[in-house]
Amino acid sequence: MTNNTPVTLKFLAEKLKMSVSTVSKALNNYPTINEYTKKRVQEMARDLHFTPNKSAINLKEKKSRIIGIILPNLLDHFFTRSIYGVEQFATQNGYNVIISQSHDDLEKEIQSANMLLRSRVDGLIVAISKQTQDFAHLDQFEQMGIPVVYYTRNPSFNLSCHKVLGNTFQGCYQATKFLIDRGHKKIAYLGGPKMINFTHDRFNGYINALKDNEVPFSAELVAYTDFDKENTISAISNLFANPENMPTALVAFKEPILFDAIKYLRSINHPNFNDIECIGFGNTSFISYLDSPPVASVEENPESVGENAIKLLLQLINKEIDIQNYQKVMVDCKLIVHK
Amino acid sequence: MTNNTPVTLKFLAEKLKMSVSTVSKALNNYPTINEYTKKRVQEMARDLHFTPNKSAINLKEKKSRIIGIILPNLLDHFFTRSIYGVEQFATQNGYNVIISQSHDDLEKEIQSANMLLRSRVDGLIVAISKQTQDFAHLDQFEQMGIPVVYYTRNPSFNLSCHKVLGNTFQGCYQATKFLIDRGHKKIAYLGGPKMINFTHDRFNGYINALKDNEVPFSAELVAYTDFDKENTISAISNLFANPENMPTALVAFKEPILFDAIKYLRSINHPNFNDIECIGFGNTSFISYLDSPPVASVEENPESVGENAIKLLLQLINKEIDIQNYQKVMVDCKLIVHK
DNA sequence: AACTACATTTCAAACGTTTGAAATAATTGC
DNA sequence: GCAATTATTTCAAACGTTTGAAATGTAGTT
Repeated sequence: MTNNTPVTLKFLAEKLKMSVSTVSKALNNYPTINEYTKKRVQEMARDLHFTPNKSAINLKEKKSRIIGIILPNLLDHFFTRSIYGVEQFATQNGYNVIISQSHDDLEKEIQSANMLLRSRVDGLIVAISKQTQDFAHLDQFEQMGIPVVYYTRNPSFNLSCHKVLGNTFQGCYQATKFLIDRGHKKIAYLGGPKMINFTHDRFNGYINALKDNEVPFSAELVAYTDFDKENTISAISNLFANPENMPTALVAFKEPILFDAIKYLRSINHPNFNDIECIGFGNTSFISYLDSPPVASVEENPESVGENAIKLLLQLINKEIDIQNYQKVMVDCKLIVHK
Repeated sequence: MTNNTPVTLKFLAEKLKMSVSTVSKALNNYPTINEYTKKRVQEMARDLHFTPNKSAINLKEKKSRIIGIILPNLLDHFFTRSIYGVEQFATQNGYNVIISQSHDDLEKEIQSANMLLRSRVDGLIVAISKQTQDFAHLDQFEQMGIPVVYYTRNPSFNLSCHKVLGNTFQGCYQATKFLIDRGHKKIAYLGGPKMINFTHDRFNGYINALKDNEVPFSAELVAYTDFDKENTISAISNLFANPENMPTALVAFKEPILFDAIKYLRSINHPNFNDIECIGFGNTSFISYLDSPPVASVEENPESVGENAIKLLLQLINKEIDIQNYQKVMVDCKLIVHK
């Protein structure tokens, strides 16, 4: 029972023996249209399953009511959870969302950007790929008057863009403070790749918490990893190498590397293993299945990051904020204590 | 430096003092257009950052080159991995993908469907929500000649639709056979919600493996859970209640419930705990962090499921397969042995 | 009967693109 | 030098919608 003549306004108009404009206005509930006419049109539209053609509307209205999102991937729960926040608020405001993954590949990111540009999205939310150094493909949007909000991963050096970020300094400060309050004096810090802009902020949070609480800092207790498992293991074994300066606690950049670290310490039967208390960024649901779970997690509130990004973007789209008046929004982290 | 006159074909035509059609044809590399003219047009288009308006093209061409995907959520790695398969093959063939989450809510699923219909997607891939009983919102697509492929979650009773499914029977058969080959005689089966159409297939895989290998079946060794943690615990404690009929192995419907089961058995210090070998569907990356990991996982190959879905959909779109000639594609699972 | 006032409907252009047909320009053959 | 051919460009309609302006219809007033 496939229908071949598409049900358009024109088609409805012919059926009802009235003009296309009357049909259009009736469906859009114009006050100048007679109530009885409206009823007839709306019934016919319903019965014939009239579905307005979004392309035609976009063309006419010069807007798409679509928000584009570009992010590295959908396997990281941070991103999928952030999408939830975006979607929620976007649909409430009559916008739809197109998600595009860059897979941390610049070429793919450029393709995604061009696709979204051709689709004339009304705004863009983007977490850049690890490779992104040049921003021409993203700058195009602002040049066409389409606002862009960078979230989480952003061009840190560039002040001339809108940003929504997790307050990773505050998160790391809080985590460190928590461990200090539990009596730890030797708190190790396992950082992420130095290229990622968060790495410094988190380290500063750590340092500042130590300082504010008069816990001496030791460079020996700081190491970095690039997320690679072997790299993590060598970093962690350095941290726990000196018996004179043995950490009793650990703050890690992200939970997966923390899990690698815990696993390693356990595998070598580290003598102090059972006394070490750990915290990582993430708050993965799998924590409940671990036998030696972290003592707490820094919850980055991805939904809230997403929500703040879309809220800012909608304000920019609606010109409640000038597109050149660059905003920076920080979303606080929350410490989740597991035991 | 925001540009206010949009760069359209008309704008380029005026700049170049030629007609809109020449510009259009030059950009689309028509053979009737003079080479030098093409060069001039293409250069101008590049310099002025001309970006064709997809809405206008869609309207003219009566197709969008967009594939819609509706799925329950993006937090389940099965779905995000399947998207990867879809996206990969779709972009290779010049299609873009719009993803929409139903959050297992019928109302949201209907909204998503209508949105995608208005966007005139060229095809739809859908994993239905748990609530979906009525399919009017999805049947609309076929009525408009837009092909729909159901994947994974599908209307099991309905033969008149295209389906791509994991071969869950084969997966469960293989898992059970593996345990039998390792010498187990008492293999428990922890099934998922009975409403989900896979539940039966998996159970049949289990039963048939037992039968084919002459291992006696015992109804006491079968229990079901609806994914709820308490429900899982009560199921698992039933399975491991009778000392006369104590399982030495367990096949579970999905890894999260398997993890709940393992955790419970460990927490009660079950005497046989260290001898129990388990297998679940999923192959989560977190397995490597567990202290008592499953002996193997049934990998459902989500990427391949996604790839098969998009391949079928493109064949339907290109009318290589008649839309009424309903297809059913099964994707085999693969047993991943962990130790 | 003529005029005003209002309610309702229709006209017509526009959005940015594509494309077959028609028009024009350039080249060739004689 | 002119018709015939071929190369190149332009015309014009179409896709499905929206919307201000214009047209039409209907009642009410004098």
